[in-house]
Amino acid sequence: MTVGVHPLAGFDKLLHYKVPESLRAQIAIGSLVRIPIMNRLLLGIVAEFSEPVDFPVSRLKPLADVVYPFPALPPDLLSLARWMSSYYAAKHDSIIETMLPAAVRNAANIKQEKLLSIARVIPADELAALMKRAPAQSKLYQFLAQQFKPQKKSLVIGRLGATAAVVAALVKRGLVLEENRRVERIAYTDDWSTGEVVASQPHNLNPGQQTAVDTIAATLAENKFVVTLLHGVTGSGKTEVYLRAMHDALAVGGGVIFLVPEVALTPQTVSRLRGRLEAIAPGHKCMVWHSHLSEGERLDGWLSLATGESKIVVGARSAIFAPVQNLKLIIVDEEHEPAYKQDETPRYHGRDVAVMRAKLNNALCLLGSATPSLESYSNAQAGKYRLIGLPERVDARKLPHIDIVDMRVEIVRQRGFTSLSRKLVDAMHARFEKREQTILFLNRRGYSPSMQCTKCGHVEECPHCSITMTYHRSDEKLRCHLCGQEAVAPARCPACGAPEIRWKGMGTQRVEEAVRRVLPKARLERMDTDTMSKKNRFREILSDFRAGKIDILIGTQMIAKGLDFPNVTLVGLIDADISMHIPDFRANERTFQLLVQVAGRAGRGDRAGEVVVQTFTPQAEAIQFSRHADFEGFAASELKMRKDFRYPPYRHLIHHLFRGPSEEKLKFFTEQWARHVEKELAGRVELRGPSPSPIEKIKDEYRYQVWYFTNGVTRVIADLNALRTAFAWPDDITQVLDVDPVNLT
DNA sequence: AGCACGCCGACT
DNA sequence: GTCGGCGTGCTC
Repeated sequence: MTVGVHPLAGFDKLLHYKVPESLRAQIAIGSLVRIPIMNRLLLGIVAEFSEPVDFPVSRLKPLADVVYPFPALPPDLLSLARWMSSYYAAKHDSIIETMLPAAVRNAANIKQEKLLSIARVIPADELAALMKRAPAQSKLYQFLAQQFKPQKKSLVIGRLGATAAVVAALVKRGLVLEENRRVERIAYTDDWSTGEVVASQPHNLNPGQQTAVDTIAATLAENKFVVTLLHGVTGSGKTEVYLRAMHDALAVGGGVIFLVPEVALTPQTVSRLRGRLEAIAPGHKCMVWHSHLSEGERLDGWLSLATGESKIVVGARSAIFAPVQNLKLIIVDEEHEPAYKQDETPRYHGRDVAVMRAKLNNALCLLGSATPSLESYSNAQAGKYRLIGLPERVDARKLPHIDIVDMRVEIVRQRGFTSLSRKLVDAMHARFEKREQTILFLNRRGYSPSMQCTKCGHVEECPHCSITMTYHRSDEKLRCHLCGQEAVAPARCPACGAPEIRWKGMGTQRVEEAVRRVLPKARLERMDTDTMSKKNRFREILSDFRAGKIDILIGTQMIAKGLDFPNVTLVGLIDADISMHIPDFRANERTFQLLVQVAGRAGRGDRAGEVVVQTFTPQAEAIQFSRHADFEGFAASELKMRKDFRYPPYRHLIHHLFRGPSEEKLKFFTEQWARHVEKELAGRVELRGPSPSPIEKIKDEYRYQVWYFTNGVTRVIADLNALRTAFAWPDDITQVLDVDPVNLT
């Protein structure tokens, strides 16, 4: 019998081995095995029972060992690995290494330690003779003779300055005994159970929850692959829905993976979940999985799942690779969270991998969010995912009132440029009189100066990359930071011809000045990287603000970080659309999450807060907010209506990034993607002309980026020359493409 | 990844 | 003449 094995050695090749008779009973597809490669032993995963095609069977080496008597990678994970390596263009063995926790691999490696003890007591004259002939051996022997119990070989050698040869000679003489012992480990006790004991009686479901629970139960009963997007507003009780779904899956003997963003994985969350789970599905031990576990904990958790002892795992991104058996349900909570993306190779998206793993298992993938990601929402709209809404809040809190102010109108009304709208100024006055507080939020993440027309809102974009051109004052030019395209900065708006084109992005100082003018008596404080140079300033300002010593707080991103100010009833978002013009859609997502958080907090007791959003692109803001905050007036259907999305946030970035200038990477990329591209994208790729600037001018980290956008018009942006060479594409491919990477049609 | 093989420069 | 640089290629 011969098997094909993927060595975990850093190279991507299937090697074949003979299976010794003694190991046949234990071996299966997915087994973790020890294999001889050159003159060392490495780990490998059995991929198939097969014979090599271009290698004589007679020269095959035998497998050294089977590490676990069960498959370390069950068939679904092996298929998933195959899919991931083609989808994410990563090496197969790097994927397998990601899937197998280091703890599991290490445990397999430290399997044994060698112990030394004396074999027999030798008479004094023999010892004297030995001393004369082999002093090193005699020294070692005498050392061992003094010990009460066997000593570690490594320790003995280290202590006496001996070598392995000395030990070998002694063993050969029959004076010393060498034995192997399995290294014992301390069993896994996780401290996640020590948290608070939580109410475990079943909650009463509201009608919305009940409907969701019923729908999901019915879906689970179908026993087929379905992705369901649970779109529940903040506080709508999604967790309870998850719990019922978990109960249903467990009840039929299924396994469950529950993914949460790393930050959400606190002892409180876990113990609360466990408490409820214990009540709802007694007798199931819930494993916790995240990056801060010790090796031992991880190994125990992994073993427990791999052997089928446990059926549930709660964890961060990498828990999607947990060896859960008979997987019936995968829950991805806060599916929009960027934390699901792995920022190192292999770069994968935990949510997408979850969808694929569900597909391979004919399982239900439940994506939950109050603010779904664009890609999931779009998939739901396209009918690929089922959509369940939870529109009611359990606690019936009021959503903030949101005003969107069109700054183009504002500028006309106020006869000139202004940073504060009438609406916002009035609202600030009102708060000040009531001794309530205001936060002015200036969105400057990823800020780079660009040009925007104050008449029509037009922003200059790169004709090749559809990314906002960056304004360089030094030579009065607009440049695309992706491909290097250059253009002279226009004096008039290229879209409407108006001369009122301006540099976007005003600083916090400017806003501060404006506020001082309209509210000279208010106490205000500015918080940004400039003023926060001193260490304690940050805390100082926040505590002053909380104590009511400050009326208006102006700041960037940093003020929105997990802070709760009960007396803040107004939030103003100045230049809310800055983030719309930066190329990274992740940054946009995050920004809008932040804005919604801020907005959600702007209230007091039962009174809804007020949020004023100032923008030059009101339609765009409205759609973003409708998606994120569910406020009236901008139904989700608007998203469907607008086919001509012009702004980066609507670009639905499906694919991942290739970073780094390595030629090897490019080579690999081209090889992997040649097949993929031919199959899926052939003839439907839009590439406009060769890269307009020499490749040297493009920042290294952008060189091999490949971006897929589906906003109705999708394109591949890459190192055009490389792609052209690799795929022999003609110079002027101009076609529309719609990528469906998970193949859910 | 490791590790060998191999083919060119500066030295006991 | 040898030691050693790291480019290339293989590992069943």
